[in-house]
Order: sequence, then C-alpha cells, then structure tokens
Amino acid sequence: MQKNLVIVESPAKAKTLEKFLGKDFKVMSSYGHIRDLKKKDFGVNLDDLTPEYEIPEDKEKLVKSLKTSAEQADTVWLASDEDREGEAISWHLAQVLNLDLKETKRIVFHEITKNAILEAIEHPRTIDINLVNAQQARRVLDRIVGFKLSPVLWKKLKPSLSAGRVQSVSVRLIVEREREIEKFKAESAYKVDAVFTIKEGEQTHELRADLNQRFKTQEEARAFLESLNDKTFTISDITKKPMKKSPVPPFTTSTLQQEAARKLGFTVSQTMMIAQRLYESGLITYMRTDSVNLSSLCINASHKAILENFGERYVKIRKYQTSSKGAQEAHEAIRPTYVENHEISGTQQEKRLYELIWKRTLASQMADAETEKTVVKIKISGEEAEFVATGEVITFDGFLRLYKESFDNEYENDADGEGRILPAVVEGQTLEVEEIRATQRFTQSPLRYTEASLVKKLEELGIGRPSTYAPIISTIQQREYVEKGNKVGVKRSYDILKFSKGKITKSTKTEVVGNEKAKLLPTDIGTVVNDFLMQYFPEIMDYNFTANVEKDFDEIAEGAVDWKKVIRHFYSDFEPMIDKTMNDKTEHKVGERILGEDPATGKCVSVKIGRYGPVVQMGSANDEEKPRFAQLNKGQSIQSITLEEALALFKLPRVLGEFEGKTISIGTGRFGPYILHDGKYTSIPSDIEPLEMTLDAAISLINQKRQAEERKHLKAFDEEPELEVRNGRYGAYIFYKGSNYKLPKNAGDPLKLTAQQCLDIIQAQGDKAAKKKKGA
DNA sequence: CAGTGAGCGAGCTTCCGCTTGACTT
Repeated sequence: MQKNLVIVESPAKAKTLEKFLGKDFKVMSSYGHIRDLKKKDFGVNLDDLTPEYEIPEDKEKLVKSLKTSAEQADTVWLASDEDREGEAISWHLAQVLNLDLKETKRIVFHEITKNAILEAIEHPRTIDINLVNAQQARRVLDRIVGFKLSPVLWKKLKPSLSAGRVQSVSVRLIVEREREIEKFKAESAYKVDAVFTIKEGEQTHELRADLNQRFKTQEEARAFLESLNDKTFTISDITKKPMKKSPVPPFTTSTLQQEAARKLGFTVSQTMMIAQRLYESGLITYMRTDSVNLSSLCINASHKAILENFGERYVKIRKYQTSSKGAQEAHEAIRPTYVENHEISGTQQEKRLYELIWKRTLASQMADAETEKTVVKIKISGEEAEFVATGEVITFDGFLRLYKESFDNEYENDADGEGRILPAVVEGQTLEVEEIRATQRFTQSPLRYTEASLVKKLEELGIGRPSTYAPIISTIQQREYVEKGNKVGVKRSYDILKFSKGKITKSTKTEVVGNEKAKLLPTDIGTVVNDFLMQYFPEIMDYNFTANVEKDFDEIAEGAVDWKKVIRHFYSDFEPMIDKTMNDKTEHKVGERILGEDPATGKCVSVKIGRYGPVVQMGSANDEEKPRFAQLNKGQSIQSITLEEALALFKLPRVLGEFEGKTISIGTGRFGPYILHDGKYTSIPSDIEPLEMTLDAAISLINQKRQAEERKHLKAFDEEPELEVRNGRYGAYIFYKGSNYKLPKNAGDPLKLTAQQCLDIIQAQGDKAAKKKKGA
C-alpha cells in the first residue's frame, strides 16, 4: 500500500503525475468540485449565511473511493489548482475526507515537470482558509443572485426563466448591441483617391495615393475635382521609417476560442472539445487557462526549434504579462507539451487546432518583424489638401513567417499600405494624372457579436472564467434569450465621380451592407427580460458589478474582511429590491405593447411574452368573451410588429378544403405553421407563406411527407406491433415503445433482423422506456 | 418531441465554476 496519496483535479494530470512520482505515491483525481450547495433547496441559511453543502449524487462513488484511499495513506497531499476554486476544492476534500487542516499538506505546481513536482513536494503549505472563504463568498453570492432573481422572472414574466450575475449581463451586451445597430444611421462622405503614372524609359508605373481630406457632399467633391483641371502634382516629400511588429502572447482559453473561430471556423464549444482531446492525449497543456505564461522548459525547447528551423536571427525570448481582469493564472498558457513535435496524428480538426497552437506558441518566442514604411506626399499646386501615398515593405519577416493574428472586422485588418510597394520617385518630380476618383463611403454600423467576440468582451469585463465561456453561450441560447442566426444585408447605392483627361463622369454602383452570418441575436424574451432587469436591478446588470465584487473577494482572500459581512451587506440591499419587485402591482404585463383596436370588433390588440413565448392577444380577460391568442411568426418581434401583421395572425387556423374525404386545415403552433389532415400534422416549409397556401400545394406536401414516412419504416413485425426497424439520419436503428436503440456494429443487414434479435439488442442496452420519465 | 394559453387547484423551474464521461436519431 502506498504511503502517499496525491489528489489533483483532472484525471489526465493524475496520469502524468503518477509517472513522475514513483511507487510511493498514488495519484487520484477529484474531477473538479466534490461538493456544492444543495441542489434542490436554496442552499444558504439566510439568517446566518451558513452554506449548506452536499455531495452530488454522481460524485458519491468517487468520494467513497477517495475516502478509502485517504484512510489507507500515511500522508494526503492536496494538489488542486492554485486559484480560488482550487483552494476550495482542497478544503472540501479535507472536510469530506476528515483530514486535519493543520496536518494536511497542500501543494501546487504550475507546470508538470519532474523538477516542479519535486520542488512542490519539498515545500508544502496548509490550506489558505481566507482564499477558501473568498470562494464561499463567490459561490453564495451567485446562488443568492440567481435563486432570488429567477423566481421574480417566473412570477412577472414566464416560468423557468433564469437570471444570474454572468448570463444576464451577457444578454445585456447582445441586446444593447442590437439597439445600437437599430439606431445607427450611416453617414456618407466622399473619399478621394488618385492614380498617377510615372514614365521610366519604356515602362510606366502607377502610383496610388489618397487625399488627406474628405468631402461631406457630392457638390463639394465635384467642385474639388473641377478645380484640378489646371493643377500640377509634384512630389513634395518622401519619408522612410523603419517599423516593428511584435508577436501576440501565447494562447489562453479566450484567445484560442477567438482565433479558432476566425481561422478555422470552429464554434467555441467545438474548440474546447477538440482541445480537450488534445490535452487528454498529452499533446497540449491544460486548455482552460487565463495565463499567458510559458514554462522555462517550453521556452528553451522553442528557442531550439526556432534556431533549427529558421536560424539565430529569428529567436527572441519573451515573457508575457497577463492583461486580463481577474486572471488567476493557475495554469500555463495553452501550448504544445512538446514544442519539438510539429506534426501530430489525430483527426483533421485535431491536427488543425494543434498546428494553430504550435504556431502561436513558437511565434511568441520569435523576433519582431521589421518593415519599412514609406510615405510620399504629393502637392497640388495652389491647394492646401495633398495626396499621400503609403507603402510598407517587410524587410525582415521575423515571427510573421509563422503566424499572423486575425481580426473580426476586416477593416481593422486593413492596415494602411501594408504590403504595398511604391515605385521609385524623387522629390520635386512632377506626376501625370491617370484618374482621380471621389467615392461615396459610409460610416460602418457596429457589428453584432459572434460567439468568440462575446467571449472576448466578457473577458475584458472580467466576467466569467475560462471554464465557463462555452457554457455561457449555450445557456443564453437554451433559455431562448439569444439565438444564433444570419442577417441578410441590404443593397445600398453609392456614387463615384471620376476625373480623367480633364472630364468628370458620374457613375452609381451598389454594394450589400450588413450581411452577417452566425451572429448572436436577441430574442423577444431576451429583450423583455433584459429591460425588466435593467429597470428593477440596475446594480446587478452593471457591467462593473463583477469587477466590484471581485475587489471584495480579493479583500476576503487577504484576510482583511469577513466574508459573511460582505455578503450580508450585499443582501441587505438586495433583499428589499426583490421584495419590492415581487409585490409591485403594475397594470400591464412586463414588456406588453398595445397595438391598437381590431377594426371589426373594437377589441384591444396587444403583444407580450406569453407562457410559451411571444403572443398577440385580442380582447382582455375582463371581457365577456374569452380573449383570443396567436403566436408570433418567425421573424416577427414584439418590438416591431404592426397592427395589420398582428391581425393577419388571427386568420389562422383556416380550412383549406377536402382531401380523401377529410378536411385540410392550416394552423400555426409551437413548431411553426402546419397542415392538419386526418389527425396528422405536416410542417409547412419556411419559404411558403401559410396564408397563401393552396389546396393543391397542401396535398402535395402531405404526399411528400407520406413518402418520407415510408422510407423511414424499414421493417415491422406482426408478432411485436410496437417494434420497428427504422431508418434515420445515422442509418438504421430500432424503435421500440417510444425509444430508440442503436444497432450494434455486428448486427448485419438491418432488413434481415428478426423480432427476437431486436429484442435481444434492446435487452442488452437496457429498457429505456422505464428510465425515460426522469430524463430530458 | 407536439401543435398549448386568462387564471379555485399540484409541483416544478433557477445560479456559477471546477471536472469528465454517458448519451447520441
């Protein structure tokens, strides 16, 4: 039996650690937290703020085995991460495993190398209870905010909604960005650029230059072009300046998510899943980190790799400092475990993500790129405005040889003159004009958030942690506050005035603006919830709320203040606001909008968030007749729907006609518009307007659906009417009593399966019909 | 998946952050 038990958070880390430590050490993993506030109850005693912890059901087995191992070991080493959550994990372990706080050895390491580990073992400390208390304060605050705020939403808006310190502010960012875009009015100005020609013997070269002035109106631009007729253009100044560019720091979770989105098109959660696999295969360091730090081991290996591949001149050892708010730096930056491995084996996606990490890591240890920027000024005789041509050539590529960061906004990336080489010119030289154009340009509206740019913003605000960026994005979508979608751009025309050979010609061109793909868009529910929270709980919604409470947590961690006092102070302000909002009786429902009267009946027509989402309502509950309801169509919103559009929604359901002796009617429900015939539903595709649906079109849709159904049913069995072999997206599967069962790989031809064989397969996978009630 | 909803009524929902599997129609 081992003398020593070491407990870490991650099983992959445990595996590598065991190799270094030898026979006297057993290494186990806690798989993150082993205890949390009670799941069902409030979990905090609000009289004295005592947290009520429990071990989650799915952790019981693990905790039991940790306990057994701890009892058998002479010494237990708690080696969870060196941050607030890690300290708390160690403390909970000590509590649950009945370890003596004074005896138990707490160790930390920032890199997994033999030296670092042995060093850590040499210098154990005890658990830092102040840091633990900072974590308890964080945990309790989040529980109070989330579990007090959410029920207010259930009462005032709709059941099952949620609010929280992080998610609600994330939604706010998206709602406000949408409003900025709505409010945005593009302004135009005329930008002037010129093409000059330079004759050099037989050859002619072009020199392109921009005017250092813009014109507000077309008239002004035209007047300027007209004035050029008798002007001369002379090179008045040439300056050459050496410039330098430095590489960006190695990856953190947030920057990896951003670059993988921009360069590889991965979603945030895709990136994390692929990175997890690379980590588990020992190919990269831990993927949830806010640190840009590289171990000395990695820096040395990078040095060597750069030297071998590119030569001495490309090497530059750099140490990076984190600039992000609230970073806790328990891990290294995300980097290859062995920088010397350029190629790995794995899936295509794994290879691409690894390559990205490898390049970024190495580039971070490479020399600056050197460029020479040339600025040529061209004087217009008798004019104050002048043309400026800029060119930039790379004189030494440095880190750019390997890696260049991408940007969300293409305009940001368009650094002026980059890569442009200017022809040889001399001061005083006179230039011939080929053409000069004044082009109408518009100011650009703000861009909607992508998953990755939202993560970037959250990190800037110090909201959320590396382990939560991906879950935040799925939470706000699951709650239907936000949806990922495309915005179709609109065509816009712009004018160009061209001055050439003494004449001005005008042309008009069109461009598409505001086309956006896979952007985060606020829903009606998201908008209404946001406005409601902004009105009643502005402190929680403040972008600095997290940053402010983090300061309190820091003081707790330093031992300067008592954590319960901090929470008590917060709660004494927060509780009355909850009570007040709960008891506040307003005439209208939150977010309701009155559209007007129905011309036919004079009844009031309004829109609001109903129990199942946005609805339009005709009449009020006080009327003798019950009010009518209709769900909003996709693309319609509470904020923008008009009275006419709302009235049109009441035209459904309607009867279209008869088919096979049964009526066909059209309606709209939870999953959009549908055709109902003979008790069966057929969805209407989104490109067909349900109000314009004809009987023939409906019949053909019904027939299409019937054919699809037929293809789906591969085989049925007389002796087992509830058993079927079906054809699905992933091939054949078994359907039995409402549940699906995968076919084993050796099942052979699905059409030859017998009922008994199917039942055996079901038996082997366990009867899901029984379990199903609990699930989803 | 399932095509609902103005009110007597049961019981439920919900937070953030630390970790992986188990689950895939």
